Amino acid sequence: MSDDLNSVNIKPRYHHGALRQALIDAAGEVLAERGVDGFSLREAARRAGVSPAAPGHHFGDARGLLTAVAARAFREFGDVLESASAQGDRETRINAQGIAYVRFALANRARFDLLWRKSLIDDTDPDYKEAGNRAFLILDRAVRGDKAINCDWTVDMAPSIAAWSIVHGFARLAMDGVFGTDPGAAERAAAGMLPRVLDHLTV
Amino acid sequence: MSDDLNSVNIKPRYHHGALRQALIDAAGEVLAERGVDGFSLREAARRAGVSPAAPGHHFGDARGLLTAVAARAFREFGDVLESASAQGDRETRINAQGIAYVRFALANRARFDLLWRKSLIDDTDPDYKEAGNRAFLILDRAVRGDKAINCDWTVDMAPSIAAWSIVHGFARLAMDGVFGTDPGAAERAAAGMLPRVLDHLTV
DNA sequence: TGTACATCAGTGAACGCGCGTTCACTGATGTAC
DNA sequence: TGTACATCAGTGAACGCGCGTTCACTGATGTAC
Repeated sequence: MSDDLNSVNIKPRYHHGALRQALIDAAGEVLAERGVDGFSLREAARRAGVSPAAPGHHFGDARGLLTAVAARAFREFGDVLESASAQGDRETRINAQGIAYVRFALANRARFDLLWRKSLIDDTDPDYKEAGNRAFLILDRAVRGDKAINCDWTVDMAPSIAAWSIVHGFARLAMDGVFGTDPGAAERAAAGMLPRVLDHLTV
Repeated sequence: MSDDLNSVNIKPRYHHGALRQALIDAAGEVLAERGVDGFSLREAARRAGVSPAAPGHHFGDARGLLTAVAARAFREFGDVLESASAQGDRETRINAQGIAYVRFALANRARFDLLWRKSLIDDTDPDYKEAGNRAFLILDRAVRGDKAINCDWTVDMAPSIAAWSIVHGFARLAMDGVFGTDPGAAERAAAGMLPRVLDHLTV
């Protein structure tokens, strides 16, 4: 009876309706469970309940799907950084943003990893580029205030690059199991050590 | 004639004699050319002039070979860090070591990448662990002097972790093309920006 | 010094795997008249 | 309002690929007597 209802409700339609987004979500799941190296286009299609050829219509090929996943992850990442630095004085905002940076990386390991795997994505994609630039601009603005305008990588940016490097490096080391490989070790290290580590950064 | 000489000199012997090391070298070449994601055991065997089954006798499986490659890379890395901080006062040594860290990463991208790809190697391998611990101990000693004894990840280590994070983060960002993807962009960014970035670290 | 034999270090063919992509196709949708 | 038809968004079988590993095997080495 509830079976009947369900089978009516979830009856597969030939046209999915929102397959593009469903595939991006499914790919995110696969990444979360299997890591970037374990990702497969077929598995993402399977989870979206669709044939292995279907993703091709929306993304061209596997790289296209992963690029879309990375672009979306960068947008979410930017949002997180932005709201972390919404209030407080400069130092407070920088620290809060650094902590948010590491937390996002640890809570979204595979997708965070994917952001930097340029061999797997199309890093000329406008969406991906725009989302990435925005995330860095948010970081740059927290550090340099209104001097932050675009990414021309001059020495003026040194304070921002320093802040970025230290949180990015800490995040990677934690993700990669340097502070322990048991579940939660990375999070504990971040909670216990990260604030002390950030004390050594002066921007 | 020189052909004859060569064919005598390089006549393949049934027993290679130093296949273990030859495979580690060949694997390093494959990594350098194709990146970690493009590595293949068969290709490494091909380059060592040996059948695809041969590596199994020395390393068990592909993971075993990659673990040996990583252990050796960590040893070389430790050597580089050690000799970079051989002389000068504390600040000089820390800076020199940081620069050496980034240079090694950029000059050995794929092998450096492999060091942290725990899904591809056996991170319980004693050789790998020992080489990795040694490298960090060298870094820790440059920062904390004789207080550096082992890796128990207490808050006392915060200065070393901060230094490690900032150079590791900068190296990764540069490797991953953040400062440009044209050949040499990463090296230029490191040369131009890294010293300024390290100015913002106080340990 | 010679010989028998165990052990070591390789061969190369074969297996099975899951993958990304292609292909001819079809069901559903939307639009022009 | 109804109908013809182009276009869109899927199917699912098939292809070819290179991979890591297994397998029975063999050539070379070294050791005991």
